[in-house]
Amino acid sequence: MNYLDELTQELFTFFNGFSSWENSVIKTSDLTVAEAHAIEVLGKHGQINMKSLAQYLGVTTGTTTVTVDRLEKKEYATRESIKEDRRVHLITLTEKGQRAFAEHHQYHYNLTDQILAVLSSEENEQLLKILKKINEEAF
Amino acid sequence: MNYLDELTQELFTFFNGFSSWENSVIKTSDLTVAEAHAIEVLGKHGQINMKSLAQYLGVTTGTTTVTVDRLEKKEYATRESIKEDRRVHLITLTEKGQRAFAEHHQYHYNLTDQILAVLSSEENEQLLKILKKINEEAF
DNA sequence: ATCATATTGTTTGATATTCAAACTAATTTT
DNA sequence: AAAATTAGTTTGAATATCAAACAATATGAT
Repeated sequence: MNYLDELTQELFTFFNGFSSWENSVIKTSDLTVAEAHAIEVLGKHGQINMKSLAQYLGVTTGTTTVTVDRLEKKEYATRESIKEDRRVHLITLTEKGQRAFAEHHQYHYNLTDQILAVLSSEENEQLLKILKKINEEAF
Repeated sequence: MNYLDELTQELFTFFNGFSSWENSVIKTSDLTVAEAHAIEVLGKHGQINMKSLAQYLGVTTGTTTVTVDRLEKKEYATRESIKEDRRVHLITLTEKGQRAFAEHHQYHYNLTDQILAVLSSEENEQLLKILKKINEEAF
């Protein structure tokens, strides 16, 4: 097996491991995958409108309408209109939504911890540096 | 921002970048995400039965039945029964299925290339070593 | 050998996800 | 003021998914 092969395999094994870890974390909560992703975006970016939310999630606004409907019903978020432009609805996390975000974030920390635990401190630094590079330049 | 924070953020940015890259690649094909994942597993592991396929995909056998139905209809895969155990159906990629797998695999190589391009050869080696460790021990 | 148990895979009924296209209401451009 | 654009919702359709019930087959215990 050559170098490119090997790295490709490890990259996708890593990605799949991450994926199934995420899904299993979400399954322990009251949220569906779509809802959890929306909460992540809202927690990170604060109040945003439907269109931005759709763009961050990589779906259509129609899809986002449905997702936010559910989040409102479950009391994780609310729509608020603004007087500047009456077409726009800002989505805001409720108290409950913010708690869910914080909790999910804690899971992320836990996974990072788990990863750090198997690496030397030198490797930790290398990993951070490499990820920064890739995130800035490769995608 | 502390170290743990920073690494967590980079890890999830990386994961999300990977995710949306994957989805956009799949969207250019004739396949849905579920179908593409099934083809990936079948291409990697060869002939397997429904239960193994479901386990690799992390879904129930009911879900897998539907996915394989669709793959058969689109002529990417076939079910074959074996005489040793008449309950078991082995799923096999057709010629067309193998071509789809090879094509998808090529995309993976391309992404790896893209990632390698922004790293020094020293960093490449560090990344491979680190990913191997994480994949073996952290998940 | 026979009966109970376990296993493989399918079906069913329900909910969730997603999109494209049509639509409404509001804003901006001409 | 009319036309064009924009934000968001609704609708109709296909896909995804699960849990539970089910059918067919295989295995184990007595």
